[in-house]
Amino acid sequence: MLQSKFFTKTTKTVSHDIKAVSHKLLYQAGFIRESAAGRYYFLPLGIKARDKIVDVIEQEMNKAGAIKIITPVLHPIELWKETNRTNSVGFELMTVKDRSGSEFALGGTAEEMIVDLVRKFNVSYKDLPFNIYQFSQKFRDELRARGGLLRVREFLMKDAYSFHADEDDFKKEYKNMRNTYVKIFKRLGLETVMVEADNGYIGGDYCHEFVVESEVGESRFLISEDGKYAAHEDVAKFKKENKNLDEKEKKMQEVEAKRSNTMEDGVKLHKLPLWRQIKDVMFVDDKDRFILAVIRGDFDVNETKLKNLIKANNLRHATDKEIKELGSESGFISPVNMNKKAIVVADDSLRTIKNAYGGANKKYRDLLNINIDRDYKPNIEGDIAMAQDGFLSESGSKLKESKGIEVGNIFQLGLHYSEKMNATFTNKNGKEQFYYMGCYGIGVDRTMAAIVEKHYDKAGIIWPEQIAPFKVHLILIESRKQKAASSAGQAESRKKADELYRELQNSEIEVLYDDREEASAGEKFADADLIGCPFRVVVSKKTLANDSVEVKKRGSEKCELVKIDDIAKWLIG
RNA sequence: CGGAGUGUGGCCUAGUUGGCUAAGGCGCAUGGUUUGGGACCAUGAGAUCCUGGGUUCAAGUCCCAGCACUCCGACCA
Repeated sequence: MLQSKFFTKTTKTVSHDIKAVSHKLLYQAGFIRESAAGRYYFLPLGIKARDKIVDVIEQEMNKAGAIKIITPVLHPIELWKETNRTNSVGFELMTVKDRSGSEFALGGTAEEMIVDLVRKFNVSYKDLPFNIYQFSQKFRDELRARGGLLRVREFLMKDAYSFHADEDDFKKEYKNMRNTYVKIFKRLGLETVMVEADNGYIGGDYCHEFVVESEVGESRFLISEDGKYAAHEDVAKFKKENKNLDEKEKKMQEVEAKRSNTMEDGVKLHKLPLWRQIKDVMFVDDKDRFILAVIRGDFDVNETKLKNLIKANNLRHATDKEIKELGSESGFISPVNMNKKAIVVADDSLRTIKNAYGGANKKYRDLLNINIDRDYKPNIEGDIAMAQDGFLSESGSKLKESKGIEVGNIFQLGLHYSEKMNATFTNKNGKEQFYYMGCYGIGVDRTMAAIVEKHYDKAGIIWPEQIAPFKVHLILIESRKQKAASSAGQAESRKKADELYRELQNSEIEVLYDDREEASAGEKFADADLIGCPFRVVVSKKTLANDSVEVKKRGSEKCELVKIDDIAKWLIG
């Protein structure tokens, strides 16, 4: 490709608003340009790099036995109604109507479409299993786009869906996809951590995220020092050690408690440890039920765990007014005698302490020596605690909190969709049976951003060779004055560079040729560093004096002279 | 959706207590000097100062409303 033919340019200045390195560099080097918030143009270089990523993913998916298809972007809204996701989906569904009034959702994920496709065929157990995938533009009406390609409202996604007769067979594919993902990201120059995560609106029982550790990432996860456990903070489990179970249960008593609403003030007032206090948080779910979450004072409530435990789609904090109407008092809530007014959900950490203290459902009144079962009975009990840095994993290894970019995930869907959409195959006994399913996604645009976040220096991007838009950035340096001279010398430079450009192309080497007449040498070098192709090849009077070109690998300081006749071979080798 | 902020040629910015023809750099065009790290000189084009309303003799500047964007949070992958 000739650089003189690009209508796009690199830019020196970047707005202060652009914070993420990948955003800054992809913008500056002319890979992407924003249209509206979270919607990007991919420019000549950008689409080239993205296509490379797509190629790698496609190759590995094919090797893994998956089959590529494509679905329409507009999904009949009826399909989303079948699974009730018009209500439950986390991202706001964007819908459009055609002139006859038919309503469609702009696809944000495609489980319904794929299941609908599969059930159009009369599939028998003999056809199973299979895994179908696609690359398609996804639309998610995110509340807030950010960080360039890190979080967008429109993006290319590889999504795969597998169909199985039973769980055992599915598990094989889950493992297969997991290994495939490791290979894919490795080829893309990314080291990933696989963490347990919440299925969210996708449904199913479990899933794993592939995360690239990075400060700009939005996925918070915990990883144990022994490396055996990694989980998103939404689902991370940890060890809740027994505190004072050997204590005798004392008589509960109500005392005056002139204190503010904070936990710290409770500690100060009663001169008792934080872990002995009961933390009470009142929520309202999407069915307008009051949910009282109670937990040991040194832990925080994990709303995702809570939501999953009580099977709610949504939670919000109750207002002070609502708490009053329940006969309690914000800051002084207690699970004692609350069962009739709210669903009391207790974290199992409350089984690790005795003689706890906390509010008395009255202002400035506290209860001492509260004991579970004796003084209050939870309606639901389970793990609703948020893991934190420094806590111990269940096997006793220290947990470290980290942040990362979620580039892909794999989901167990089980019978979730096949049951809701009545999608069945005929089993060996000739009976209809629901599919056991999984799905597997990779955000291509975000992956591209993650690669840049991991591969850059002061001067610009350093693309891994697999996904560089071009392998070679060929640069011609010439003097106009000498070029004008009819004798040998600089005119020769352009001729030689043109020839070399053709030769490299004929050798199937992808080359970006900076043939611009007006750009200075410095400008060309700066652009080459910024764009970040793996090899920079310079043709100038100086190099031609030795019948050579100068080669420099991006990211290294060393330059090397290579005979111009040998350079094509050199680059292939 | 809550909080904060921003909106000025293609890009990055300046613009004072409201005051003359809206300033600079980058980029672009033309000519010239240059050519191994974003070089220099000259000339030139390019602005509904986000939109609408208001206050005022006078608004880029103050007020109101809207829109867009950014950041924090919430939400979400």
